[in-house]
Amino acid sequence: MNNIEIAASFDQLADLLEIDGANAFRVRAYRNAARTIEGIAESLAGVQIAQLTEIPGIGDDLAKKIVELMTTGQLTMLEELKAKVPAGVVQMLLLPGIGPKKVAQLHKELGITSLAQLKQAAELGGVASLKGFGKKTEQTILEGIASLDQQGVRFYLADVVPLVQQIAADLSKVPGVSQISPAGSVRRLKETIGDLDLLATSEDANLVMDALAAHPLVESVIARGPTKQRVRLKSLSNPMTPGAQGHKPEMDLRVVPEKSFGAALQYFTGSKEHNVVTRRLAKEKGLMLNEYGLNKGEEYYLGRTEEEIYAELGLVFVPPELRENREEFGWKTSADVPKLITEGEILGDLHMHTTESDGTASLEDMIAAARARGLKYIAITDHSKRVFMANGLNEERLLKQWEEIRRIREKYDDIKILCGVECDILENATMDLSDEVLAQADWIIGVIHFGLKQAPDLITKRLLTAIENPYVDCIGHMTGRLIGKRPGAQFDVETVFAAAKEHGVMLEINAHPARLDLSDVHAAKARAMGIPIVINTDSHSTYGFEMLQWGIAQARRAGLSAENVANAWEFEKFEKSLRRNQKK
DNA sequence: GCCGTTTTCGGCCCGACTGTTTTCAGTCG
Repeated sequence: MNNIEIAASFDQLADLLEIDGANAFRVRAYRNAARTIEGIAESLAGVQIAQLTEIPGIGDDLAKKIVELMTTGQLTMLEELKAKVPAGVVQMLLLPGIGPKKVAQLHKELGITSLAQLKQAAELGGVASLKGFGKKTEQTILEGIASLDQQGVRFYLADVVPLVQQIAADLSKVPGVSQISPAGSVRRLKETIGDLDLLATSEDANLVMDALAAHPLVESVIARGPTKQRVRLKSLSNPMTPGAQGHKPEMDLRVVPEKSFGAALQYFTGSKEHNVVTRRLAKEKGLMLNEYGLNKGEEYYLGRTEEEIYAELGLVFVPPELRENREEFGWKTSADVPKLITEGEILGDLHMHTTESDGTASLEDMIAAARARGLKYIAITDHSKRVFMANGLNEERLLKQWEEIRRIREKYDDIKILCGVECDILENATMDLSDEVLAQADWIIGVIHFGLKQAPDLITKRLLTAIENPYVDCIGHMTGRLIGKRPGAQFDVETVFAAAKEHGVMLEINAHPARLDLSDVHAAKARAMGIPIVINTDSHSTYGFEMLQWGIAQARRAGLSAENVANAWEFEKFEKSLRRNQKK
């Protein structure tokens, strides 16, 4: 059982306990532990109880439960609760506006054990008669069930950022609006986004809310109070997020007075886990932090900017991307804060395709686009032969392509062009191209496209084969975490990363929004181990370089700075750092 | 269930909005 599965078990346990009426803080302990375990890159398999309790939020009890899960693959307490609370009851938690208390009530008083039964009861009007329920709640339930297949969509960051930016730009022109900013997970640059947050300061909240309600991207208003409005946007016209076609993102707009902008921005940016700590720290200092400011007693004290709040709490300013209650509260001075990589620092792109395999632009066009983008070096990395559907190159075609690259690159003195290949690591743990050919390249990315479902020890073995091959410079497509139920290959991260470190092999963050291959947690681990990362666009067209921003977002969330990112280095330094050149 | 230069017990972040209510519980973020 891996860490993600442990976290899922604890989340499941928390759901069940909640419906069972357990102490809310006990439930929170399980949820906190789940978040913590998710964020740990090292496998907890085989870790002793004494070490587990060193993890914040894990005490004796949870440590024992982790060991039980690791050794037996299940948890007695979880099985007992599952027997007590039917799965259909837990599903009711997915209904908006229906929480554990109401679910428990429906289960106990009406004996409902499935969504189907609930639908039937609501249609017959049996739900409205319960105490605390009414006609409106019944309607909410029916609407919730009707749209349940629309629930749970998390959009790629790349799908929603343009929407938020457009709406923010338009609302900034509304009279009385002085400041406006995206908040929430969009501002933290999370790879997937549940719903959107927008914060504004204005003399007249009603004007801003009216403008949002009338915005062309907005379909309907879900709720509206004096300071807060929730709207449903129109569905995305052409989403990259799989399964998002027809789904409608929701957006919260919050309007606060100007003196509260920093406090509100801090609060609505989150994460929730980060905020719980900032509020606790405020309390320890005899202050109270809410979205209106840092208060002394009942009195507003400050809150115009985030900076003054962090300073007053005795904290260094934490970049939004790193507000996850991981390490940020341990930073003492600004020197402890990673100087996060920016798009402008990227000098090279080491993964792109041409019409020779499945790209849509020629070699010359890709070079022109890279130069226009200001890149100082690039690698042409078409597919190897095994990827036949992408017209992958065999040895003969590849050598011919490199010959052409060597001829063409003489023309340019403002950009270095490397002869590369995205070489598949086959199911039988051999490379798709012969060593003789690989030896002639300037840059090789080893990737797995086939047999992703092999057992973890086999995937590990394949990755090690590539890492131990003297000509492979980088491993790409590594810990793919595609949205939905399509996990990437499973392998022993500890072993593979250690081997990459030992052999001087780099790891790739693929900037394509649909396959941010190195998760932020794993990229952070690579950083801690001193393994260089490259952030590549995997461009298949001359427009592909625009995707770099999403790779940068991922890298920032992993706390990477230019020194961790090999393609942010000057070409000479980058070239010298390749292990194929270190031996010379 | 976790945690401790206030503590091994008694805390655990805080507020908006809704619907069902006559003062608030539940849900959500």
